[in-house]
Amino acid sequence: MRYKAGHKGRTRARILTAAQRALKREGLAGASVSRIMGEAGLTHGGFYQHFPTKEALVAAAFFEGLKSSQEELLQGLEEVQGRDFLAVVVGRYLSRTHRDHPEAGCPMAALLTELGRGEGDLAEPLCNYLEGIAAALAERVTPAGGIPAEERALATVALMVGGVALARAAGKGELSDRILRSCRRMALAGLGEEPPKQERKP
Amino acid sequence: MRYKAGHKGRTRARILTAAQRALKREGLAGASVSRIMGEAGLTHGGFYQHFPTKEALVAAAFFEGLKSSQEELLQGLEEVQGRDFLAVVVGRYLSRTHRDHPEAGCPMAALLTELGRGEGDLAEPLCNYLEGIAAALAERVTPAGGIPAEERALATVALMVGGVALARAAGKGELSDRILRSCRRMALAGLGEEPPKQERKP
DNA sequence: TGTACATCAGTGAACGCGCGTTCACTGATGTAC
DNA sequence: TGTACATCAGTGAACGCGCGTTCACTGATGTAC
Repeated sequence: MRYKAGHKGRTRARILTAAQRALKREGLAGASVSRIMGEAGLTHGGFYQHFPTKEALVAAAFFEGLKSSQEELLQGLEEVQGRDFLAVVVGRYLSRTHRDHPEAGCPMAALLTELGRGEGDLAEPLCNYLEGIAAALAERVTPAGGIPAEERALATVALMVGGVALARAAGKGELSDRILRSCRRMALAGLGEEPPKQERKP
Repeated sequence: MRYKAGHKGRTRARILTAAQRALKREGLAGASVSRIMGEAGLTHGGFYQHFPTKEALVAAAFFEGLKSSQEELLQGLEEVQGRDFLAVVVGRYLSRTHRDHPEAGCPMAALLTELGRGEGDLAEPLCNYLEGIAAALAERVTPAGGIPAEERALATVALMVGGVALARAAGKGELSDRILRSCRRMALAGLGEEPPKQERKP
């Protein structure tokens, strides 16, 4: 081994980090290899020493992004359950901060409709991820409104993702704020008590 | 006037129709002027006699698509109110048919995250449209779960759009079906009675 | 410790391609006489 | 009715550009002696 151990691995990680931000900001097709490499402080030519194709980078960045977004979302909530748990999750996800910084947020909210086009093989691992997060939500939130906890969890994910994406499409004005607030309320409806007064940052 | 009256206008309409389908199928960036013109039975060169830029076509197609999607969604429901009304709307929108045919469906569900990137000036007219549809829903559905009707309507739109987009991203498998069903249930939760047993086609 | 060498992460010019857009043209049409 | 003409919707070659990808290279690094 000639270079310092881990040198190449750290460069790869730097590319992956830059890719996550660029892809969420500009879209799967919109973010070019050149620009991603530039943001990682490199030139485009070296890219192919780390990833075989752009598609491979997209897949890697997408799932790394899902994982870290979930960790951030659930951070510090290990002991919290029920309505309190959901209120914090929903408050973090459906926040102005999340809406205004797609490059730092959830890859689903940033890329949903591009994923639906089915380029790459992103559907199957996305399903695994969704099953996982739905189960995690379901076991911490009691059923309400006659809906089984699993179903409620799945619909809550759709509501959160759709809410943030719709709020972004509507700009940053008053309507956009109202979309976020309405979705927060609906996610908590049927769980008793009033919704929290303040947004929490994600 | 040399050609038959309306000839050019009808060609323009044909381009617009082809554009709506192609844009929803392949995305705002993914659908090229050449391919759209090809689907309209023309060659690419003639495009600029009908639209000044691709961006202008995108804007025109998007709003035409919003309008006709809304008409289709509400068709035949003039006399229906309350839970029955919402059950049909939600059953049409969150259906397998809609999920499996994005090119014929709602432009928001097909293009949401690309719209959020804010290319073109699509945000302001989208807001007008959203205010309109939210008001239309709100005046036909009574408040429930302690949420004002206007807020509930806005959240329901986010849930429907997010549900279809998420179901598409998840493929056409069992999970995808469950996402649609869960969102239908959540949209109707708190409105009394059981959800309808059958999907209705949009 | 000092020098010659082998390695290989990263560089940047070059490739073929499809994009949005332009423009000289063509040929079907309706009009004038 | 028949012919010559003007119009203009639509054609297709061409443009400059940025894309993903390839490849000969460079120069900083660690190793051998």
